[in-house]
Amino acid sequence: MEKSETTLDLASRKSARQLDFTAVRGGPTLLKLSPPMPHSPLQSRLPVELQSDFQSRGQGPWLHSQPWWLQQRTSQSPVMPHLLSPRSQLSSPVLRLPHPAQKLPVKMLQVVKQESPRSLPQNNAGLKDNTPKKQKQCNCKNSRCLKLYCECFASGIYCDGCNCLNCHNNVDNEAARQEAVGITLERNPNAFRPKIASSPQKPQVSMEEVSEIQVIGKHNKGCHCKKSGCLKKYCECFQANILCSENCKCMDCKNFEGSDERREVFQEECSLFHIRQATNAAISGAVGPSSTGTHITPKKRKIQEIFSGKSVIGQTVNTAAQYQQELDPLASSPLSLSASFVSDTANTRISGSSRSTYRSVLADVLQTQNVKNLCSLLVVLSRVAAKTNAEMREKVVRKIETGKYEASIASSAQLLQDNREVVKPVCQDHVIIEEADAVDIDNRNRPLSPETLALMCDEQDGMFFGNGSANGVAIDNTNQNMIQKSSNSDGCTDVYEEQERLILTKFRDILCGLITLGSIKETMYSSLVKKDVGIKKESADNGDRGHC
DNA sequence: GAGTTTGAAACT
DNA sequence: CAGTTTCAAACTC
Repeated sequence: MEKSETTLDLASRKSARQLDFTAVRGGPTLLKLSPPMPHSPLQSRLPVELQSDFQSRGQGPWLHSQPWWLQQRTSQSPVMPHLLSPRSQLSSPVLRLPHPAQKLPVKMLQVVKQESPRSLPQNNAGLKDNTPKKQKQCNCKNSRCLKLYCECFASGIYCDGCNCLNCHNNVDNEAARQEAVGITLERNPNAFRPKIASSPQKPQVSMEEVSEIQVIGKHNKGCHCKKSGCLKKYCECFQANILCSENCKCMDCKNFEGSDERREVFQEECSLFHIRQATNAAISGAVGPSSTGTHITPKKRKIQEIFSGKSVIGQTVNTAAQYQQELDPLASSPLSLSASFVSDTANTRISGSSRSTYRSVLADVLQTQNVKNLCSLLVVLSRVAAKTNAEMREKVVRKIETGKYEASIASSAQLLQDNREVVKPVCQDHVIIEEADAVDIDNRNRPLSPETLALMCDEQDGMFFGNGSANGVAIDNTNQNMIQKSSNSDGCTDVYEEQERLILTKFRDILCGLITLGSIKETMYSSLVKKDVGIKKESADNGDRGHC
């Protein structure tokens, strides 16, 4: 029989425990772990109704900017009933809340289980704000997910979609799980409480203030690291992005204010983060979402180190914020081209435990107008393509009729080539749509591909053009006619294919150009930063302990 | 993906 | 409470 099973069996023989998640040393009123915080980063990320919950209850959040063990969760990760409501607690055969007055704030508990960095790559599909993120998935094998080894259990949530074996942290094993909770609490009443005692943080944090966030908070128990220097994620303090404190009993600690090693680690993270962001943005725009989700694995890290020159100074971004930003769908969605590349304000978002600002290397290259123009260009291009390809098709038909089919292939290629000369690159200042528009477009009654129609529908929605007729592209009833005709068309798939090929080819070319521009800028930036690093190191050696 | 290292949790 | 073992995440190859 397993040892853990023995434990549980023994426990089961005990009388029903009084489960009291609040029954810590300070007594039952310690739901408030910390003084009320007027506005925490987490709060700012909550839906409005939850933010008001924060305020109306006047309770300091016990969920702070900390790793997975802070019991954040999503709607996809069910919270254990006893954590959710006294009612369910009372229904438990084993565990009961000691006092009805200790009603837990249900909404407060229904927050996202914050992923450990390792889990983040799986979360790129997560959407911003109210859209649930994928929860951390544990890989427990021997603990049955009923011990604190298990991240899910420690977070107070059921396993959901985890890779664990013999999992008992689920509804089906509620009794066993409740017992385990009781045993765990008996051993350590604070077992399910946050490990990090947080301090009030400023609601608005500028880049200059980010480094301060890293030192806010203290590990309640402290770490006991021996070999990691507290600069790896083995260290709970480091993972929580806080400095080691007097609570820690670590050896050879390098996670303290003013530590050169620590600064280097963060500088490296800064560098990698910015480069990865830029690369992701470019790639996601060029090849679509399939290439997103690029969490830095060690191998990738090596590649990026080579690429980056390994050090970038200028802005300190705490790792939690970095990872959180990686999740940001805007940075990886191809539809977010304008938002992620163009607007500086759009790039400043509350993320993770703090705010950080990412400025794309293309920020000065691409303007909003460029993106609008690109969209217009693609629409116009589709029209041109529809026209020329229809002509091509007619020619093919004719030549087939005259037995000269083979000659038409070359002709088709030439036509295609001609099409490609029609437009200019989008990045040459503002794309001259007029030129493309000047092409005699008498093909408005020709059917368009569904993709093209979708593009034009977007235009009509005013998504890009506001009034619908900006930039010289008139959106009129003609499009409606086209849509109608298209739906009634007899399926000119070859025309569609050629249209799409043309458009996608052009789009690819444009994106390649952008990537090139970004790379150039990044290279320039890196070389500048290298110089800066040298200067900063010199000043650091002279006693300047400033952060990047 | 397998193997190793690490440190928290669990146990004695 | 200190020492040891177990465990799963972090990390390396």
